[in-house]
Parts: sequence; structure tokens; C-alpha cells
Amino acid sequence: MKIDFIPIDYGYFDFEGRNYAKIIGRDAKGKRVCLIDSCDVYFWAILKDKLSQKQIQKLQEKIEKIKVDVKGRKTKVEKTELHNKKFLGKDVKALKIFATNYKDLHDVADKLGMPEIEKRRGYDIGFISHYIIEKKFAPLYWYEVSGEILNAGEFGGIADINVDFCIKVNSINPIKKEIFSPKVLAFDIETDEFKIGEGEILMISLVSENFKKVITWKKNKEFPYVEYVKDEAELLEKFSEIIKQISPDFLTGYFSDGFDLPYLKARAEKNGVRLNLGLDGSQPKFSRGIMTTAKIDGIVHVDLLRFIQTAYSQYMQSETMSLNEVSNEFLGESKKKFEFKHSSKIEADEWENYFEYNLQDSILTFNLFNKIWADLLEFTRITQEPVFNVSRNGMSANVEDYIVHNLSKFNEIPEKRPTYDEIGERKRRGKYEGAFVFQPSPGIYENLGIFDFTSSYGSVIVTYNLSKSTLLEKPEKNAYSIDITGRKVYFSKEQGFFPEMLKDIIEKRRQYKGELKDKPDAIKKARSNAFKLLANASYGYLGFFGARYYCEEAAAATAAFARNAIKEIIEKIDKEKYKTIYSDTDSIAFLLNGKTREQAKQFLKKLNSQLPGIMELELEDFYKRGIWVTKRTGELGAKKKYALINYEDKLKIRGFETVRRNWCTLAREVQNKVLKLILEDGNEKKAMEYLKGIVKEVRERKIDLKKMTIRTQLTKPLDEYKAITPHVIAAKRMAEKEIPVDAGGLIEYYIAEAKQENKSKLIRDKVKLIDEEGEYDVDYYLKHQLLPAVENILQVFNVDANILVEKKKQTTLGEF
DNA sequence: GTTCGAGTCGTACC
DNA sequence: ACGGGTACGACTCGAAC
Repeated sequence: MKIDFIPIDYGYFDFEGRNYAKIIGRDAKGKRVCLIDSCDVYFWAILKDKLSQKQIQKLQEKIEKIKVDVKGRKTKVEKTELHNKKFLGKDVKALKIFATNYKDLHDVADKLGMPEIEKRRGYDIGFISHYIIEKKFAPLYWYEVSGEILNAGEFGGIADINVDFCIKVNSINPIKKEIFSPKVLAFDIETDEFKIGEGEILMISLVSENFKKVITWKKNKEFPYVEYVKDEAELLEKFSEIIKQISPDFLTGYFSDGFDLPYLKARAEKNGVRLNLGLDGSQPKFSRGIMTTAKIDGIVHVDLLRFIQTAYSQYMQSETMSLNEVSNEFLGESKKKFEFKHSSKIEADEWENYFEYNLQDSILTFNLFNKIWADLLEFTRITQEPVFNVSRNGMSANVEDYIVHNLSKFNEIPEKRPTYDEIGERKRRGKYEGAFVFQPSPGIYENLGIFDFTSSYGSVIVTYNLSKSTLLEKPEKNAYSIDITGRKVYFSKEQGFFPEMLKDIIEKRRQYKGELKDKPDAIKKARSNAFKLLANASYGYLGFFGARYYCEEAAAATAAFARNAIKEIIEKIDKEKYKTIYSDTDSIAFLLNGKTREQAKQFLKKLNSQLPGIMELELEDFYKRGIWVTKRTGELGAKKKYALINYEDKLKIRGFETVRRNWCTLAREVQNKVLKLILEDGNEKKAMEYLKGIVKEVRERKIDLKKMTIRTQLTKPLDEYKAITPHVIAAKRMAEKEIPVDAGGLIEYYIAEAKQENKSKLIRDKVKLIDEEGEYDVDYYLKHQLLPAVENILQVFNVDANILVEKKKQTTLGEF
């Protein structure tokens, strides 16, 4: 039997002591197919130099006698082969050691304490990754697969699962085909309590293509999309039933790893109901550890929150990752409004709203999935790991997956994961010197340009061949070398596999970015973006303590070479009679100084022709005006804080309170407006008029309390705080009121007018939660929010912002 | 009791 | 445990007066 097949989910099982991969996917007709396949199971023993043929042969014989018995499972070394391999770029002789069961490789490796063996590697990859690499059978690509249909009962019943058919694989061949539309089911639950399992699950909404449903046991009127069941137990059973009936490739939720699925599990246990969601009828499996993940056999459970966090959050405007904000940004759609109450307090006529609210959450989740699908697909194809992992990976893990899946091109044996002790050691190491930030002079400037390096750190790594495998132990003449805080490090000029992989990533990024410009489409955009993120994350990967190819020297050298590169450009810019105003890491803002934009573009070409390796400088934009301000303390210009306006009158504001979420809306709006007025006109006149009006409104308490709300994140559990800041006080009060406060949650509060007897100087003593009655503290908002937000901007025009509020002092005095 | 620098904390930039 | 370093600025804390 021969079919076109696209692998979606990977699992594995043991049968008669051996490992089998179980791959779920679709054929060309959309039939759901399960493949069963096996592959060689082995790891590597890297041999010491200068062993004789005879010594090696003796060693092989010894190793081939190894047997282990782990928990009743008997594994033995089946055979060994001698190979010429590479390890960290160096030629090595290594024994490929084949064993019965992948799970026992570690135990087999433990028996290889022989003096002839230098290192043991390749037993910590994970069977599924190993299988994908070994069979070159990567997820979400199309293959022609041939094999035999499996009948019920074979492989101890593993083939008896809810798919159209099951095949024992004979051969796999890649074919050219791209199109794949997965079947997606989004879901969301509503409960009486936030704490996992504490309340009842009231309803579950499910949304798929042409399918919208809310199941609930809270009987109400008939609605087309609502299906009533008897009780919570039946609700859970109905949920499983619908999943089985729709049979989606992907089950998706928002924060469903952390909330919906754990909740369902807890309630299923309480009700004595099985939550048999898997294709094999199994219940979701939850991982232990800091982040729980919920895995369903044969169906890929995607928690969108996790993926959106790693793949998009750095480019997002949203200040929280709430479903509402994220949907607003990605889809232009919002959640329905519903005021939460315990179900016992919900009136009969309010239920319809609740049902709609619940349904809308699944609709948003479903639409979000479709929005991010291209990115998830491309990340999966590029890193070649199953979607389940990719959707939960951090960027470092994506980089590492990419490396591990591409090592065979370099004949490289994989490096091991760091041990617990190694991680501790790496974490204890002090910081190395990072990026260069130019000291700006405060002022307002006209006619600016900004250049920046494309994939700056990535192209430095490639250009100077920086990596663990190219780091030289001793100084060499013909090598790249650089000072990193106190010592000099050397990197070979013979290209290493890590820089070469990265070079490929950056080239592909350029290629797809170009193609995207010519003819935009979602997949190209996603591909270009995935390569960009991968390139940008590669530097972080080098310095990440959990990385297999961690190399502090390479990370420090990357930052050092990048510092030199940008400083050189700054010099050249100034030498050419432009004037550098500011620079941070990989970008430079400069004055055109009477030169035309065309001249600046020509100059950019010249700069590029002089750059080494794959380093490339590009034009970010030209700007009509820009403002840099002083720090709050001292005369110096503040770094990472500026505002620009381009020739299309578009503002680019960085670092100012305007963009900081822990400032109240009033201060942010006012500052934004002031910056806009100043940048448009080039003077402060309109801004001053505007400000006077605002100060008056604040004083007369005409500002809506909502605009005075300060939002601050609780970054750790309440009892771990050493300093009791306003937001900690607010959080404590929330806890007292039994409002859920978790690490990671946003705490909202305002500063209220103090009572007469409260003479405390501490701001935290004036904290009120947003639903607590009170009046905002005029003095605080003027002096601690409004003034700081505009003071330094006005100072650029030699205007003392205090004159705006000083009147207040006099009137206050007058009042008393 | 006030002052001031150090320390804590959150958030942003790239 | 689940990318890196640089930087600003608010607020509290506690030593020094």
C-alpha cells in the first residue's frame, strides 16, 4: 500500500522490548492515518586518539557483551561499528553502539567507563527527535509512504486506535507538495472558581470550521448553538464525544496548559468520569515541572498563549497577553463583556450572555490559531520538531532543535545537555560586557537618518566564525581574535558548523524577505519571520546556560565585535560630516547636516562595501525631527529614551513613560500628546497651552479615575518581596479580599487622597484598589505622574515644568 | 525626625 | 530552568546625622 502522507503528531511505544514510533497524520484525501515504524537505536562512544586497530577491536568485543536489565527490561548492545565522525568540528574515531531499547541507552553508556573511551554522546536526544533525524521524516512535510495495513490486535493492540487506517512502514520518500489545511478545534471552559478544580465546570464551548457549540448543564432557553446536558459529568462526556466526532488534528485553547485541561482533569476525577480524549482512548497526560503541559494521544494540543509569547511578544503592542488584548491586536476582535459571578448568583436572563461570552472565547481562539498557523507551520518545518514541542518551545530551544536536526549534514556527533552542576556553574559566572550605547546630548534635532545592521549579532557570529567548536584553546596567528573583558580569545578561520548553519538561516531570511517584497503571502512572511527570529536568538543561545553549545567566550566575543563594528560606523559617519546623535547596539541615528537623503543612501552603499563578511547596514528611515532628553538626575542625556517623527508624520517613541505600562494612562496620554505637538511644530508653545489645561483639569478632579490607574505586574509570590512597594500592598489587599493574585498577574491600583489623620509619607499607604471608593490624590498625580512625564521634555526648551504646578502650592497654602 | 545613598523592583531597548 | 546585556526611574529601607 502506498500513500501520500503528512506527519502531524509523533508518539512512541515499546513492543516486545523494542521501540516503535507512532506517527499520526493525514493522507492526500484527508483520511486520518497512523504509521508504525522503527529505526536504529544507537549512541556514540568517541575514542581516544592513537588507538591501534587491535585495541579498538578488543574494545568493540568488550562492548558487544554489555547487557543491562532495567526494571525487568532486558537491553543489550546488539552491535558496534567504527566510524570517522566529527565532534565539535574535530575529526574523531567513534563507535556507533546499537542497543535494543532507546530508554536504556543511558544505562548502557554508564557501563562504558573504559579508558579507551574519551566521551559518550547522543543518548540524550529523545526517541522521537532521534527517529525524525534517523528516518528524515520531519513534521508537516509531505512524503510518499509505503507499507502494510495493520489489522486490529497487532502490536499488542496499539493499532486499534481511532483512525481511518494504520500502516506498518516499509519506506518513506519526500515529495514536493506544500498545501495542508489542518482540522482545528478550539475550546474554552467556564467555571465557578478560578482555582483549578475548586468549582464546577459550567459550560464548554467548541468551535471548528462550520461548527459552533456551547455545552452546558445550566438549563435555560433554547439557543441554536447551545446543547444542554444533565450535569457536569455528562458535560465532560459530551466534550470527549464531540472531540472524537470532529477528530481534529489540533485541539487549541488559550492558556489551556495552565487552566482548561488541568481543570477538566480535576473535575473528571471528582466526577469519576474518564476524559478519554486521545485517539487511543487515553486521558490527557500532564507533564511535571514548573510549566505543566497537557498532551493528548494523536491530537496535538496547542496552547496558543505559549506560542504567541515566544514567537510574537517582542513585536506586539499589547501590554498583557490576555486573550482580549491579543485578539484585539491580531484580529481586531474583542471578547464579549460579561461580569463574573458565581453561577448561583446569575439570573435566568443573564445566562444567554454567559453562553455567548463562552462561545466568543472559542471563536477568538479558533481565529487566532488560523492567524498564527503559518508561523507555527514554518517554525515546525524549520526546526523539524513535532508541533507539540515547537508550540511550547522558547527561542533557545528552537535554535537548539534546528542545530540538532542539522548536525548530520556536518557528520557531527551531538554534544550533550549540560549537567545540573554545569548549569549551576554557568549561572554563577558573572556578566560579560554587552552592547555599546551612545551617550546622547539632550536636545531637539532636525533631519535625521537611522541606519541599522541587519541581523546584527547573527551576522557577527557568521563573519567572525564564533562558536563553541571554533573557539581555540591557544592563540593562533591566522585566527579571529578579540578582547573580552580582560582576556583575548581566538576563533579558528575554518568555518564551524554553528556559524555555517546560521549563515544559511540569515541567507534564507534575506531570500524570503526579498520574495515577500515582490509578492507577499502569509507563508513567505512566516518563513522570513521564523528565520529572522532564529537568527536573532542564536546569540542568546550561545550565552544561555541550558544550551548544548553554550559558549560564553563566543557570546562575549559577539558583543565585542559588534561594539567595534558600530563604533567604526559612527566614526565614519562623523568623518563624512554627518553627525551621530545616538546609537544603541546595532542602530545609529545621525543628522544629515545639510546633505540630501539621496546622498545618505549613496553613503550607505559605500559603508556597506567596506563591511567585512556578511555584515550589512540598512536604512531604517529618515526623520523630520527627533528629541532626546536628560536623565531625571543630572545633566546627561538619557539612553534608550527618544522620540522621532518621520516624513509621513508617524511617531516613533522609545523608552518614554508613554510606552511604559506601569505609568497611569493620564501621564502616558499627556506625554504622548506633548511629544507629538513638539515634534510636529519644533517648539513647545502648543504643548504648554495643552499642559496648562490638563493641570487645571487634574486639580479640579475632572479626570476619570480610570485614567489614574497604575498597572504593575506581580513578578513573584507575595511573600518573596523584600521591599513593600505600592503594588505589593495592592496585591496583599486583593488577597485579603480573596481576589486571585498570582505571580505574573497585573495589579491595578490608584493613589488616593490621604485621610486627615494619615500623615504617612509613604505612597503605599495611599494605595486603593480600582473598585475601592475614593478620590485621586491631586498632589501625587501632578508631582509623581504628570510632571515627571513632561519635565525633561520641556527642559529641552529651557522651560521649567514646575511653573505648571507651582500655582497649586500657592492655592493650597491660600486654602488653609 | 530628616536626609540621602543603596537596594529592590518593574519595565523598556536592542 | 526553559535567550543575552544595558539602562532608566520609582519607591522603600536603613544608616547617619
